[in-house]
Amino acid sequence: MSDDQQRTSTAGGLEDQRRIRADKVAAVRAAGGDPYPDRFARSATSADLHERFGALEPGAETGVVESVAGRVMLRRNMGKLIFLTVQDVTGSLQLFVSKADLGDDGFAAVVEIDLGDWVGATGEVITTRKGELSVKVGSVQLLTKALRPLPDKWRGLSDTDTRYRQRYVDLIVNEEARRTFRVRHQAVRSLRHQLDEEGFVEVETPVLQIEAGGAAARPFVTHHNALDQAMYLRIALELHLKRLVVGGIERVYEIGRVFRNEGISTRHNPEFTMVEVYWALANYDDMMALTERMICRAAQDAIGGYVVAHPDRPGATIDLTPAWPRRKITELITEFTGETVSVHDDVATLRATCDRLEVHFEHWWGAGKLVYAIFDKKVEEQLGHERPMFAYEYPTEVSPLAKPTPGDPDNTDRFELFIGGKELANGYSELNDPVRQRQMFEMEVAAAEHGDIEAARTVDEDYLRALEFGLPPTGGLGVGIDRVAMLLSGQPSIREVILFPTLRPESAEDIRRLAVDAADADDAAEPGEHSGA
RNA sequence: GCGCCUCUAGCUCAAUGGCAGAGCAACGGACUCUUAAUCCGCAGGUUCUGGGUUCGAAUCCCAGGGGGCGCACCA
Repeated sequence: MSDDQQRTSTAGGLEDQRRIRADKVAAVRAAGGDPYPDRFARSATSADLHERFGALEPGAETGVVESVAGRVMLRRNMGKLIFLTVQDVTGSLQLFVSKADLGDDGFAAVVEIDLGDWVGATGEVITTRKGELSVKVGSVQLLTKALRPLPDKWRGLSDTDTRYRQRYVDLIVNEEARRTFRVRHQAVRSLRHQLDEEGFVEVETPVLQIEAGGAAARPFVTHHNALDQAMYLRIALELHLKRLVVGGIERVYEIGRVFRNEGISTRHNPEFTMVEVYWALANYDDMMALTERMICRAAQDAIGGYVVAHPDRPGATIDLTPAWPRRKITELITEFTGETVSVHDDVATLRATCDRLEVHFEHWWGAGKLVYAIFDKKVEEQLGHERPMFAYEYPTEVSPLAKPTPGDPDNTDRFELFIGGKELANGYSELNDPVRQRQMFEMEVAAAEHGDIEAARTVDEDYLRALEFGLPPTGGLGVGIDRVAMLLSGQPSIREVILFPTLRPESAEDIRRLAVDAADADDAAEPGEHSGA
């Protein structure tokens, strides 16, 4: 490519910095060393040492020798003395490097260390005259050479595109990013512990499915070559987990990735993580209580309290202290819109209400979809800003897998949980009447034929067969893990709690553009034997 | 899909139609107690891409691309 010839010199630029670092790799090899050694016997982490020796007086000498390792984040050269700040997974620690201790050769090797390199060091644990806990280095070893420079040591990396595409760099330099994913991990672990303690069994069900059911969403489509079969990535966990309750696993859950072929926003990623829980002999009332237990414990375990920052309202907080209020959706519609509605109203009346409220509707919608549309567009975003809110009694028409409310077949025993205007959970008493379930599936197929692109296009015959063997009374629940992580970490965007969010692809050519290849390293090791490109 | 905003050195940001700059990082040097070390010096640019307007464009206009936010979509 002629690009190389046209490109002007970049001394001090990225290309130059990487060439200089590649030269150092070659120099280490030329001296018989290994810039990428096999392992390092670390005896203590940064946190270990801060915990054991955090209270020492300035100028203390402990006589304790430890081996530490980490990435070099800061360097302060003082002539014959060098301070390195190294970061490991537990925190940061200072290395005190003296030419008098290391000798000329050892000290010269430390001079070659760059920001971003991984190093291992062994020496006495001391504090400096200013009182900083340090390892007074007796020997130091390069563990991995970094060829690319780190972002600004003080300002870090703030460009969101780069932060998401190069999450590894974000995690190196941004403590906030590390904290967010620690909170997420603790929340997930907590949910799992709570369910395990209550006797729930964790399972894994298929991601690749012949028909994607259990929610209203457009699936991703793929193809299995050997079976010559179109397959779909799952949009929910529900139908397989209820099959397992039929099989006698009375308390079952799965934490899993689901995929929906929809738009991307601060609250939506095409692949996201749900936990779904099914509990035989329980109903939606029990599931609301379980939801509360799970999220409250996650808050305690992840952030140590019930008060969280409101993600979208600076300065405001949300109090998760139980018990959370429970309200019927029709009551909430009246409270927030002033309109009185019911699924028992005729369609014309409800359409007129939608018109007054400027809620869009389609001609094939029945009373249930119209009521739900009003709730969805006008009420949901206003719920849960001070305390979480359970909304319940959802129309049957929008709840094809939920059990009808006793004495009111047009409504179901279903609830959703709202916190900060966002839906975090959805649950119900499960529909276990196979005849009625078949009717609901057939209505969905009809809706699909009317043009509802998210309705199931086929009847899931195997699921109906399972129901015919008898699904006991069962309560079900789905919780959006990403949104729980957003809530507990205080992050306003789902991309901040997903390590590698979905983005448009980056050109591989751009990434590779300045890659250091073997020829560069050879040139550096044996200058003069190659003519250069 | 639509609207608004945004893209300048490896990173963080200036330059509002008139010489493309700073800090950090890099490079050369001084320094045995620093804490974003300090000090001296030096270098680094496809101003996202392609057109256009203009004596002159990072800046204005058009088209395209990346990103952000909002809307739409999202039981």
